[in-house]
Amino acid sequence: MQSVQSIDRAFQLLGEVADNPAGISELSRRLDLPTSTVARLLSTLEGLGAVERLDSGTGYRIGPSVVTMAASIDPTQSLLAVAQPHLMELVEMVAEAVGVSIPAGYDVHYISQVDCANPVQVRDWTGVSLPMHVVPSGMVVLAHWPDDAVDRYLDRKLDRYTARSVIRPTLIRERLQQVRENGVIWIEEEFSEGINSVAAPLFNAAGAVAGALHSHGPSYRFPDDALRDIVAEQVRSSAATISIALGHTG
Amino acid sequence: MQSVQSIDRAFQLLGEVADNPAGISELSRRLDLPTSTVARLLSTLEGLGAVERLDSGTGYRIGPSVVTMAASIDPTQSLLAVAQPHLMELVEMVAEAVGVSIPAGYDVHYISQVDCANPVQVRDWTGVSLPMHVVPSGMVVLAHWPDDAVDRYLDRKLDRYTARSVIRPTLIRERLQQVRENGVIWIEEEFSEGINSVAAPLFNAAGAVAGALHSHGPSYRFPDDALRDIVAEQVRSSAATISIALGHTG
DNA sequence: CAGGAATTTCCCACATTGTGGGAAAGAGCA
DNA sequence: TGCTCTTTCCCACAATGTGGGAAATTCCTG
Repeated sequence: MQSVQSIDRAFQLLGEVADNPAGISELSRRLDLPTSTVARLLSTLEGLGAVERLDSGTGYRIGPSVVTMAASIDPTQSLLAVAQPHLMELVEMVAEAVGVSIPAGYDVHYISQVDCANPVQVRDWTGVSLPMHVVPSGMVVLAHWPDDAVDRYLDRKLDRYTARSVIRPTLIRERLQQVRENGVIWIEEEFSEGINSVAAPLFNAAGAVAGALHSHGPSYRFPDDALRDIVAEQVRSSAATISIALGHTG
Repeated sequence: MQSVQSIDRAFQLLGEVADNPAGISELSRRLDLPTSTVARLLSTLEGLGAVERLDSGTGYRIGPSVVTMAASIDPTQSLLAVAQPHLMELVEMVAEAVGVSIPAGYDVHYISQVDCANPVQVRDWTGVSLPMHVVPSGMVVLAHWPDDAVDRYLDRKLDRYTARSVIRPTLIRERLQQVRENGVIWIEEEFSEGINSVAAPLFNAAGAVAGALHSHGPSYRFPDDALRDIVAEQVRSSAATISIALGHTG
């Protein structure tokens, strides 16, 4: 499969520039290409709006046309639509309410919930936002943020919601590491007495966290000790399926 | 300024594909290029992850690498940082609390507020989410959504918050039209008795609404009749300045 | 403010590279 | 099965992109 050299190089450039903005000669060094070639490619890309000059005058960064094209995949709009059928399926399997949330600033925002058949169940949290460190959906989002963003998050006063809330930065960091390893996290009565929940991250096509999938129920029956790992695995694998449907390839 | 033909064409293709996904021969017709050329370009772009095949097998859409590159401009992360100094400035000018919000599902989520000097003032709404149709920040976001997204929003039960809340879809649509014309909107005691507020939209580099800038105060003193239009204009122009700082060029 | 280094822009001869016509292979449909 | 539409493959040709180098510009630094 032949591929077009100039386009290949143009995207190498875009990749570099996205990583960190730089000028012609630095890029030519990084990619080991003649400066004249880099200059020509960049000027073409600039004409197309794929890169633009930094305000400081020297150096290029990713331009608006790339952002526009990326927006055609509109992740937040499609997230709900994509997830819906999987929620229905998951709620059958775990027999507790399941829902989806998205990051919004330093909170997660619950955008959808599918209830289970049981008359005793957790209220519908749709529309509510909660700090990331007290809910599993937030923790899985936080776990996939860049380090400096996590630093900023933890470098604020963290609210305690119940006696069991974990608010010590070091402890939270340890848990985030576990989340990264396990792909799912249980949180028990740390946000509200009487509620336990489990969540797994949803990834978009770019490989970033687009939100979280969770299931929660009254703590007296959820999770059933025998089913604890099974439920976690079901949530994790549903989340993975939704991620793939969102274009996630990792 | 010479520009590289193949790259030029590659981006024409990306533009078309972003607009609406299609296969080789349709794209070759749209752009009036030989199919073999289009095939070669697309296969190069596919190898780079800039486009990917639709699940249906035939046709291409924008791929993950474009989204990744676009993410390097991370609008939501930078929004707060960019807006902060302008908030400080605006709060001096209007002498009431000002804040920033971002869309989150069908709500707007307040992510920042700067208070004014006056001891009597509106509480800090940071961290709260509210339905778009009862707050001006929400209305300006809604006003710049695609039509079908607005349809979906209005095609649900819309909550009333005060006697003055507008919840009739037709009336809301009219107001949205006004927002598009004026660039700002006042909302008076429709979310909470005693609070009036005004908001203007914030646009990102892609030209999409990234959030909203608002100012709100107690209704007995805000807005001062004589200053009503001036305040609106200050909010509007601050929002425009922030948008430009975010890379908005429109 | 001059002198020097680094960076960007411009030019041009060369042949590598992309081009596009056309044919072959594959899909979809009645 | 035969027809049409789409995708893939092949190849001769030269148009197009390439990169060396030099001029122009910007950026430091003494």
